[in-house]
Amino acid sequence: MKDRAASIGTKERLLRAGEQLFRTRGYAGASLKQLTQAAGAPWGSAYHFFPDGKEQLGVEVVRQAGDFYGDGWRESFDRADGPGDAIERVFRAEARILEASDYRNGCPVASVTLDTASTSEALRSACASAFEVWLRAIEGGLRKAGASDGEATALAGFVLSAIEGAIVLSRAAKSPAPLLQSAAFVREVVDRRAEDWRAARANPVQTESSERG
Amino acid sequence: MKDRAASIGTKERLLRAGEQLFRTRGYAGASLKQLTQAAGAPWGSAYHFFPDGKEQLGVEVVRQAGDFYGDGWRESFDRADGPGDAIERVFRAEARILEASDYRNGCPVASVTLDTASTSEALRSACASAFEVWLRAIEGGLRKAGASDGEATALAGFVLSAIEGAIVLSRAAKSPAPLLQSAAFVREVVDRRAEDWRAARANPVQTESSERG
DNA sequence: GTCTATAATACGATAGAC
DNA sequence: GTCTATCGTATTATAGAC
Repeated sequence: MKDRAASIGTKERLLRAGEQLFRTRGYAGASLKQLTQAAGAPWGSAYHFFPDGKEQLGVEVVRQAGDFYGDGWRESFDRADGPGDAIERVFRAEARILEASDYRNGCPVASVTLDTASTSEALRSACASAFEVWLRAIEGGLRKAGASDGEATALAGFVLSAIEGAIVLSRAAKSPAPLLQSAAFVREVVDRRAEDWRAARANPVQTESSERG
Repeated sequence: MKDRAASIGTKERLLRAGEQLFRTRGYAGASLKQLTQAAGAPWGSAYHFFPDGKEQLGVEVVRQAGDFYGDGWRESFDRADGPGDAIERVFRAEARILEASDYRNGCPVASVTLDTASTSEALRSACASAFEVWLRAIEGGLRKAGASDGEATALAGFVLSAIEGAIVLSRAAKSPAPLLQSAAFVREVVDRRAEDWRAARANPVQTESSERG
């Protein structure tokens, strides 16, 4: 992971504070005043760096979060021992993040989606793009493990859905259980297929060998 | 399903309008003014029926949604042809709800969770209870199909996580794909176990027969 | 007991001082 | 070019008319 805590410019601090506040209070529940205060920035700097106001800041926060956590997914696939392990590691990392923050730090993109998807096309579109970045990162990891394009796309949607929902349940319950429960079943699905992919690679002719019987 | 559209008292209309607005705009993004207008109720009635204000209304909206959709889960298990079918039907029903509302009507409990879990213990607790109602409904359906208590609990957490996350992704993408993709994989996991449960019932001695090999 | 009018405050956005 | 002071509006909440 890149060093995100480096002391950099005011705009970057505003974006970081925005991500943090959107995670904990949602987009609508986070005010620009809280945001500038959290960033240690004067009130006017919000409109200096984001002339179009809160919506523009939200769009950039979501885009940055998309890029950053997309890198996280890719790194997990690079480092892990197979796709099932890579995915389980992300679930477990998220469980640690939640526990360490007393279940405050959820997913900023999910929060912005639920608050704004029906009221701001710019923000909904930004959230869709951020999710797309993550989906493609997961897809890429699955394809490298041998998944076909279509299978990788569908599995990626399932994996991301499971972790996003588990984060919501874990936050409500203040417990890592939903994340850990989901991780096990998701891993089961992925590992099962990864085995089939290996078998198909070893036996390229017998394409039906992966059917359950 | 109970008839939810019956023309009843003002309090019930306020609760319904609250559920609808929380689904589309989140808790923080929905104002009491919008809410009373949507309910066709005068401004003062909000504080007449909910003296403690928006938070109290939110708690009651979440509790009612928990009860109502909990019944929905139970009915799906009662009517469907096995637990996998019951669960897939709920995913598909949710996909239809989203499409019919142009992807506005998400889950009110998830929305309230992400906006308030870190700022209002009363609302976080209400959301946790609503999710618990749904989890126990799913658990009950799975146990009736033969799942052990522990297995039913873990599977229910996985199932609810998957659908909640898929709703978020579907809303952002304005596409039913995440819900339909997740439905297939969740069903695969559940059907697989349901087969084992049937086998275990037919062969009560061979408890290890359910291991994959 | 319902509803209208209003208070007090917080919000997003702007304008102008330095 | 940064930051402070302020505007107009929207919010939650209350108080008082009917």
